[in-house]
Amino acid sequence: MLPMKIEDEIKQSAFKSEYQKAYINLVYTSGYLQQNQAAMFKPFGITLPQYNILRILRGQHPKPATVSLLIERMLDKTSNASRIVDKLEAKELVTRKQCPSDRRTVDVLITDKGLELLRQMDDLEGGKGTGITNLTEEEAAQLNTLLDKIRD
Amino acid sequence: MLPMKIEDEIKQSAFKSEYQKAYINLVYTSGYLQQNQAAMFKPFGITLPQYNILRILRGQHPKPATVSLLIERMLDKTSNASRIVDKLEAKELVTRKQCPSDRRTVDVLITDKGLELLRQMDDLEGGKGTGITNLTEEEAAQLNTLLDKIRD
DNA sequence: GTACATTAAATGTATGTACATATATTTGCG
DNA sequence: CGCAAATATATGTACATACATTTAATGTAC
Repeated sequence: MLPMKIEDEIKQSAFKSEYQKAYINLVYTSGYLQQNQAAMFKPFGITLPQYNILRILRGQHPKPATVSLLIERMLDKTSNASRIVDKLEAKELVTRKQCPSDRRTVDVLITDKGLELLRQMDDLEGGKGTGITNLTEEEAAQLNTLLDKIRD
Repeated sequence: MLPMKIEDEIKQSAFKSEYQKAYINLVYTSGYLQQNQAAMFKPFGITLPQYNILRILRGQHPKPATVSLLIERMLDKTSNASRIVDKLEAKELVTRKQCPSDRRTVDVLITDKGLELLRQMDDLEGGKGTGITNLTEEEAAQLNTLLDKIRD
């Protein structure tokens, strides 16, 4: 993608305020990064949400995780973990079985195949090649401070 | 939402780098803002993409816009403008008719009802109440600079 | 211990995204 | 002119999101 200011990108000449501009810029940039990452994911046959679930499961491994725990740790908490696990199960990247002690809950466990896939994908982590590395380390830290403040 | 650093929000204790942290922070914050805005939109009966299309149409008014122009100006260029226009047409917020001079193209025009809805929604613009205003004007400008650099 | 509330997960429905394909129209080249 | 390439829009399919509802199991109050 060519270097462009947000004004040029969306062909809106004037923003009402620096705030509105920052807001739109943030949403736009996030979409840009997500598309970028989705493209890098394609060769591996899983989507970003599926990848996020797998990473949580790897963090738990060899312990299983319940669906509730997955929802709790997901970036987007309102999404539907059950159906994402469906897809992962179909690809044999996780197993799912009813937990004996509380039969309402389900133990989700990453398989060896799932762990191996994550190993192959580890190089993608950290936003390498996504544009975030256009920043200096100091600028990245500055960005983190600003974003944390927005969510305060 | 309570004030939290990104580490606490997603319960991941250690990031590999300031870059990875910034990447995840950006995606997470953008999702947070979008959910926030979606909630503000709900009383008006339209979604964020539908709102974005309407704003572009207001910018063109009283000239019509083709679907191609909508796609070109949309924040997410790969999404499906045709079907979003379907929804807006069903709500009588836009009209659609074949353009006589080039019958491949379609003239999409915002209706009076659509303009009136946007007027009611104008207060929502600028990210007011979305957390972006937790920043000072100077910080917002700083954020804009950083984001533009990411997309360079 | 039965009845009611709570919790965990799955399912239903509408919307949007991503990408491939289809259909109609216009353009352009021989 | 006639036909292939390009263009504009629409449609099909798979996946994800958002939110409401359902189903089953557990906990709790009486």
